[in-house]
Amino acid sequence: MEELDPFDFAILRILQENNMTPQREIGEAVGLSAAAVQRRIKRMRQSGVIEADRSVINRGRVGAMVTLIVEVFMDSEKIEFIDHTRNTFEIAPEVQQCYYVTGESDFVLVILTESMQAYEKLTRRIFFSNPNIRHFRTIVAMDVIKAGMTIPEGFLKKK
Amino acid sequence: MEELDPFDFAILRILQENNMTPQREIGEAVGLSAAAVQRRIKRMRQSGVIEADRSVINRGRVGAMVTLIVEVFMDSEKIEFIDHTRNTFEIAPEVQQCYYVTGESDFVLVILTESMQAYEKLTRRIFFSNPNIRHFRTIVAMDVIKAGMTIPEGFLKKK
DNA sequence: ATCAACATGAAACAAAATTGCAAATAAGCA
DNA sequence: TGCTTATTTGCAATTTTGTTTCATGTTGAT
Repeated sequence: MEELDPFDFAILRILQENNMTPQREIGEAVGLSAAAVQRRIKRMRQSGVIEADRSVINRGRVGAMVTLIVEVFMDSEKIEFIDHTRNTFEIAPEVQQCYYVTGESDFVLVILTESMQAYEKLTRRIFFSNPNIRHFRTIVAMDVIKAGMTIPEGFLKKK
Repeated sequence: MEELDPFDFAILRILQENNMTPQREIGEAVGLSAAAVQRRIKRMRQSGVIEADRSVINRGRVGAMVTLIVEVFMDSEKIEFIDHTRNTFEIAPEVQQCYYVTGESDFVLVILTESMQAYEKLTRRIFFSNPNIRHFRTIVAMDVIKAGMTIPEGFLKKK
């Protein structure tokens, strides 16, 4: 668990916008040589600061999709039930995001399916088949205004 | 708005997992030459099928953060108010995701802040200052089990 | 002051991306 | 069906980018 200095943060800010930026260009932007940039990036990938490098695909262009936000209410708060349920969500590819939350509900999910019918089938598989789920509340997204995983600029500053 | 063939889908499946995969390797995997792969990728970037290429940064490693899910209830459903509010959310860097939804509420947001105090300040800026927001319900995430934007495998198949 | 550990830039090197071109394939159209 | 015109492909050459090497410089501890 090493430390990140302002150079690292500057590099991260660029990479989370566009990880295809040439190292030479990054170097100019942050004030380092390309070689130094390359070493820092390598280190951050190995240490896990950079988790992955991905292309972001435009949903609308690869077929119609339904985005759903689901609030899940558990019956019991017993750890083993929670853990099992969490694992169910983690495995399902349709579950894009899963948050373990406080308050009335226990989980909030963001789900992506091809159709409402597909969602209906999914609910049977991951909700109705689980006796520890008391109930769940589905919110249908009509439009995805914004969807990203980027960390706000201000976070990537000094420590 | 061109069409995607099975080769394109196969390439997309690889790129959304790891966009640093060499084109030669992609070519071997999908059964094309590296040059052909390169042209297809270029086309998909230009046409917007591939929206962006980003590094994914590990939240925990760049400082403590609070993830919040917020349900927003509007007073009026008038288009101009909705549009204005939507724009507010779109601009705010702390708002990672914004969904326009059906049902009791009108928007669901996923927000990332440095602290609860920072969130409190944010609410004043984007919620309380907006007279068309009747109220909002905040869910605090204790743990992010899973968070991605990748499109499930099955979606990237034939058309 | 000396030493050790480490980060740096410049240059050499390796690997990958990109382009030019001829051949193969697919798509209209008579 | 046969012909023509678009595309798309693979290969090889070229260019760009990423990676490693190495000598130098900096920092901090003894």
